[in-house]
Amino acid sequence: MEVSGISTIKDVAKYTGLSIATISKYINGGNVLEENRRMIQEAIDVLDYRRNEIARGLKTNKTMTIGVLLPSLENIFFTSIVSIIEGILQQKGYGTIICDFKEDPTLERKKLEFLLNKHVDGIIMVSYSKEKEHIQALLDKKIPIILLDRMIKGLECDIVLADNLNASYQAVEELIIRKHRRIGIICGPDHTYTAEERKKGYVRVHHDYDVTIDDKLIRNGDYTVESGYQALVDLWKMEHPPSSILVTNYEMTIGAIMAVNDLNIRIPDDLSLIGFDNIQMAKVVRPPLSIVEQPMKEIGETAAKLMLKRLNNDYGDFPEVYRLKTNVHIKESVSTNI
Amino acid sequence: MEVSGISTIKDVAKYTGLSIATISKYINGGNVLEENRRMIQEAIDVLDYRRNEIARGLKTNKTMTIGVLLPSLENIFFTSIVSIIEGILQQKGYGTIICDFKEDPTLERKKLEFLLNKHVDGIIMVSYSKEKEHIQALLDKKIPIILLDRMIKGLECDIVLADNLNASYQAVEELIIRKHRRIGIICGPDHTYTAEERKKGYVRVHHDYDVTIDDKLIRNGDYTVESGYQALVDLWKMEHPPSSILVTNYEMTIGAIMAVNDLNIRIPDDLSLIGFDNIQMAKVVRPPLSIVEQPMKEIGETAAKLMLKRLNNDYGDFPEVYRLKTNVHIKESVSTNI
DNA sequence: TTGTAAGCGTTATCAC
DNA sequence: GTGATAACGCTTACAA
Repeated sequence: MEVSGISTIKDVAKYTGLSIATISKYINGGNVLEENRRMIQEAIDVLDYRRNEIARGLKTNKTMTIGVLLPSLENIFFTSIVSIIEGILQQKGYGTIICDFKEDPTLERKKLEFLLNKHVDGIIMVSYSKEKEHIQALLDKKIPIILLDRMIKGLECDIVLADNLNASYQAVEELIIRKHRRIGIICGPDHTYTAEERKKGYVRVHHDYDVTIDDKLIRNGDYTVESGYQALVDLWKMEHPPSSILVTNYEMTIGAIMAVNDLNIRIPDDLSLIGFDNIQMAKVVRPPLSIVEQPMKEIGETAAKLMLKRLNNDYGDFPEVYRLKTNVHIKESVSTNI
Repeated sequence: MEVSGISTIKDVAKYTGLSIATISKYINGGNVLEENRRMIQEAIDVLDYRRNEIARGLKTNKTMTIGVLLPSLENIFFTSIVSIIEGILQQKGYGTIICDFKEDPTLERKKLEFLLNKHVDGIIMVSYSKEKEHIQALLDKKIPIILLDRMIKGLECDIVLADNLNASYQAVEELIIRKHRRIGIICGPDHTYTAEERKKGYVRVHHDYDVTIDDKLIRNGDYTVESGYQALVDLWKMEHPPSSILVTNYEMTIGAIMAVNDLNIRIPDDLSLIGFDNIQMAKVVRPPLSIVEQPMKEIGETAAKLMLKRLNNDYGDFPEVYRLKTNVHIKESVSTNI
């Protein structure tokens, strides 16, 4: 017997001669006579019946889907996190609906709206928006939201992110330990959470080691390849260029390396360099690049598990803030300053 | 008036004093008295009503979601494609449920099953499986499937992929034109569609230019970084090493570059090198790496539009096969052989 | 253990 | 133009 189309409980009921309720009970693990058990299972196999989660959701008021809203799907930092999240949620029966807002706050709003219309059971998101109202509105509606990667001031919300401040603190510390005293930093745009945190770390470690800061060594990029390139050129062309530079995201790191190549700067003889985020790339450039590595896997795991907890209606410790530790890998691109 | 929870048509009906049917009609663009129009819209705004797509799907037998099943979310080639697909589908109201099978054929089956249980309206997938039965089963059920990146022999299915054969043909052609006669190639695993196609291109262009092939110059990796590294080392340690090498995917390209660095091979003086897929990385290594670039954007666009067409029940020209052209970017990593 | 029937939020078909 | 009402596939009391 072959099937056309998709079969329902009704079909299984017809096939077995039992009632819909009995089939439903069997499916949900209830007690059914051994004989009926066999018949039902046979019917299910033959008809290739699969429970319609949609109809089920109508009853249970769940869609068994989680929305994941990201600035970009072309950024390995985010997609690695999604990969982990998807795997964990899937094991619990949740589908992951992905939305990429192309780093455009307007699109962010639109896609958030879209996810709501899809009635996702929860949302995990990286927000670029400075406002908090739209997110607060969701919290008020008791829709579980988990923020990733950046904080929004004054918003009481679960959040999972890297310890950005100590990430740059430790990276710069490695440079200071190696006798560097003029340390450049290529920051992200002002008023951006991660950028501000990373700058704070730079400042704090200077204070802790009692090293004077030359403000001219602090450059703002905008997290793009081009801005990283330009910032490195600017730093290099200074009257007193730095002996080492920390670049604070992946794209700008790429730009900085391109500039280093174009300017024929010898790493680490002329300049020590520490980049951000992409371990794989760090291995292929020469000499091997020192890198600040964010704990993508841990971020994803933590976020997924926290989401599961909230879905389970466990709001203990709300809001929870996980600030996960980064790793600094010092490679040959950093030398001791003479 | 503030809302708690989520409101339904019923709530809007109560608020306005009209019937559910009328509200539904308004929502779906039917004719309603101007006065009622206003009232209803007001109610919708106040109550923040949004149509429950789940309930709607129960009626229309659509979930307005598309499953995207991929080998990996840590591969920029795939995620760039997803980014495009998601954008296009979203504009038409479709959510994109993503599944990453971690390059594990068992997981592939499981997650495909998962997507079916979620009753997605269509599936776009990159399959690693050699069997075709499970996909054929879906086609029989009239669930739109679009295959990406690789063909499955003997399966009548819509498919969108890069012209892998001519990709390697053209890359090797560039080397032959530059007087290279011993050209190494680091292939993917045998019996893998893309790998076989890329090898065919290598062979064909040799024939077309009447260049003898030394089988020892053809190495099989398994598309991992490590295998790329090892294959390059092996090629280099040959009695008569090649004067140029084509590496046929991104991961192996990374491995090859690492080997080049470790062996202190001068590019392009000692060896000309062409890699695959990641344009951004090609810019940061030194000298700039020549690259075969696959048309990710076009692949995503084509797949999404074809899916939309099938969802629209337009099965004209089924099955359609799009074999999209790649680009070879020759940079300083390739020199003319002396 | 099994079956009946109500209800989840929509849409669609009828009367009115 | 509007409003009952049945139906979509499922879960879940409750009755048998």
